[in-house]
Amino acid sequence: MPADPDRATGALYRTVAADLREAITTGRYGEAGRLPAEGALAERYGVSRGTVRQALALLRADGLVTSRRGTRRVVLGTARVQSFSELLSFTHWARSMGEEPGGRLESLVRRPADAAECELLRLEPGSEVYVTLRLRTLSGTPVMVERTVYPPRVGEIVAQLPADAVSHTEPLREHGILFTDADHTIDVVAANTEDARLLGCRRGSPLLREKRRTTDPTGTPVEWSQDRYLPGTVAFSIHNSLASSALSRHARDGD
Amino acid sequence: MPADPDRATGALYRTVAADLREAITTGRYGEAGRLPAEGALAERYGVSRGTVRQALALLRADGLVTSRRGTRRVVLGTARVQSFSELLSFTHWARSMGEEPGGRLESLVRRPADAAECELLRLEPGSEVYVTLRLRTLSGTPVMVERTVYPPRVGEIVAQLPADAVSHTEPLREHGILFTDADHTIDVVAANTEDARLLGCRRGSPLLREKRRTTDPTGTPVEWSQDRYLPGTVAFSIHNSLASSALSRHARDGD
DNA sequence: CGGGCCAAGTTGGCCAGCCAACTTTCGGCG
DNA sequence: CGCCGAAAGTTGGCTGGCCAACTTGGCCCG
Repeated sequence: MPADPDRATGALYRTVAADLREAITTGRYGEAGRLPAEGALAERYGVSRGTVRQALALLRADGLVTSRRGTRRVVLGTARVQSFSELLSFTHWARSMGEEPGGRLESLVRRPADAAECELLRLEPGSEVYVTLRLRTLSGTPVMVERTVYPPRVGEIVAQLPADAVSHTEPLREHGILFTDADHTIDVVAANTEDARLLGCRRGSPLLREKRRTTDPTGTPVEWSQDRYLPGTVAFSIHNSLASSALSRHARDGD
Repeated sequence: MPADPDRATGALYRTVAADLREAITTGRYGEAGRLPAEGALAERYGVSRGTVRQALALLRADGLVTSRRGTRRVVLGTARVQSFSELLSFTHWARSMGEEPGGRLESLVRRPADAAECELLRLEPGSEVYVTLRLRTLSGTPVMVERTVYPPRVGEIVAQLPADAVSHTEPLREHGILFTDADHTIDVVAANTEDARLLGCRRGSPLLREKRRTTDPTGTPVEWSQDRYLPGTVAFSIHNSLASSALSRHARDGD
């Protein structure tokens, strides 16, 4: 697997972006160095300036370079940024870090969706949903409890997976269920009795919670999940810039 | 104040984006409705298709619409997304939500930077830094402890602000210190004695921690901050999509 | 020596056009 | 009636060009 989000497709600007990203992260332009001008890059890669600008927009969004009118782009950092798929899939993420992910299905039930679930998954009132509870591990040690609600179309596939399936998103992709957009909310929550039992912590001890709603390319919700991480195992990292930002801080409005 | 990130500048595509955003959030195209074709929008606004595409890229980055080859864009959600400035400045954020922000400076010291701080703020070893400790409140109740390290250029200005200054970023902006790029890391931490005293919680109780490193347009670090929030007061919200993502999940590598 | 002005370099923004890839629709055909 | 293929509609990608806004550095002048 290429593990390079840019190189995957045949688009020219992604190839250029991948090449520049590699050059930057290996320090070819220095820690706070300046990139060549857009025109020079266009000539080097044999593409138009517009294509170079598309490539640079990707790097800017990742926080790798600045971009300011009148002066050349400056390298902001050489940190490696995970790709989208690594964020969506615990399995994919863990593997990309060299850790061995594991997952044990604790329960899977089919039941009528409540009002909130209908709203989130955009289902008719009274529709059924599939609810899974999974304990996720890294190299054998429990780190996260995952409670996921699937709409019927997706749940039917999940229900047929073996209980010890490490990844759920990969088999889903093979069935044509794609994950392309996600909204995440991150906060702190106290462990309930079930969390405590599964994660081996005390009831009431703090957990990092990620709520996630995922949609496919058509905008149809395919997943609604609540993940609860043991403190000290993971942190979430975001870059944003004036140019474009997708992160916001919310006042709590309940669960 | 316009409170609209798009409308601020004179760029055409931002005007178009602002108009479309407003139309979407007020439900003009429905909850999962389809947007007009790019060409139709171009004609409506009297701009080229390229400009419309720039506008739509902004909305896509905010998670408002999908975008897929072959079919019209679909409205993903009508949620209001905060702007970048609301994320960077506690004061600005609080005000945008109708809450009254407050801040009390607990201490401000000047001292030599340690190795980690030199690295983060890109300073010469042995440089001095300004360190502030502030208690931030919403409508009078404490919600966050903010520990910020400033490089000399910025700290000198901060040091001259009155102790009861609500906002630090606004006076800094007036002095020509701009905040344009930030990297955030979010995790959970236990309250230390000082946290507990200021926030009125028990020592060891969980806090939501945001570590933030901010740079100006030239890529020069201007701030390194650790904010610790009382649980239940704020949550962080992120949108990402396959097209472009700036969020990642990290394994913890210490502080 | 310092300050201000000017020119070169660079990115932001916008336009017009072209083709490819993909989705949806619709009509014909078995 | 259902399936399949063609056609229309739509977005993705790329080119080439133009001008404006801005930064930088050097030159000139006081």
